[in-house]
Amino acid sequence: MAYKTKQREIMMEYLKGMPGRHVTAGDVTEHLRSKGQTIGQATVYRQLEKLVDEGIVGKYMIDGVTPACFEYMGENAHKGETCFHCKCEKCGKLIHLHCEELEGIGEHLYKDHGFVLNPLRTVFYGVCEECAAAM
Amino acid sequence: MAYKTKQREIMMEYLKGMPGRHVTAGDVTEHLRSKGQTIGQATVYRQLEKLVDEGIVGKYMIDGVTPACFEYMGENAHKGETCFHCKCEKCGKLIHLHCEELEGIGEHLYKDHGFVLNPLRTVFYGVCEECAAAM
DNA sequence: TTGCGTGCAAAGGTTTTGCATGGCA
DNA sequence: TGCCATGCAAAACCTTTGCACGCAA
Repeated sequence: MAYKTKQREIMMEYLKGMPGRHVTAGDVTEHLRSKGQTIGQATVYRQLEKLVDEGIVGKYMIDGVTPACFEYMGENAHKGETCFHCKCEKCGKLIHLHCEELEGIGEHLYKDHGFVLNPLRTVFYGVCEECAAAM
Repeated sequence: MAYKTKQREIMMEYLKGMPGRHVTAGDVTEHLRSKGQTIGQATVYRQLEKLVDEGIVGKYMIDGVTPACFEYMGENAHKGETCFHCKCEKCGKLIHLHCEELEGIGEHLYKDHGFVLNPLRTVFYGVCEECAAAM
């Protein structure tokens, strides 16, 4: 299956080092370059795609402008721990939420509306605390 | 407020003519061009953005490659009644929900996370009942 | 040796922006 | 008249693809 290349290992190490945090393809490249590693943007995308297919990392699409976000899932992938995202329409900040109460939404949608929620793609739009205070 | 320009009216008419269906920015441009109307792609995007902000049109992001989809949601959408939407990733069907339990989400996000939810722009992605049964 | 992985560069496509012009209020 | 909206074109941006070379198995 997947080859154990040096680039892949470094990427894994980096992603594993920040669980529960969002990383873009650009972040990966930049980080590896700062470590003195030469890596092509194409390799990052291709390797990330593989990792997503293997279920090791999650991929979040916010919109067509913001780069896609990746996150290490690893062992947590089996715990059913979902995470939701809030996107501020003012400053563009992305808020990352692990909240039990929100996790109940999926269950409610399924039981009462027969809808199987996909938290990976679902984004709450609104205004964040700072921007709301500044209005 | 928003000016009543000819381009805006034609776009509104087109969008209103296909409720419940998704349209890309390219579709709008192409349609208007086929009607003998000259319209710039930039105008389409700028006008769509305004309509989205006004809550008249919904905007759906599938991923970073597929163009964004727009859909007419009615000019009454901003009357204060909260209305949530579920978008089926399989068949593309859009489900409109008026649900008290979901309305509690906004309150929860505000109280516990300081986030002011914008229901007009928030879309739940997932799989609808029919498509889930067919899988 | 086989064939996947990598790097570089260029392409692909959507969306945004700059600037001068035109149209609504 | 004062702005906002428009058109055109170019830019910006993320992502994908082509191709030759390198490296894991």
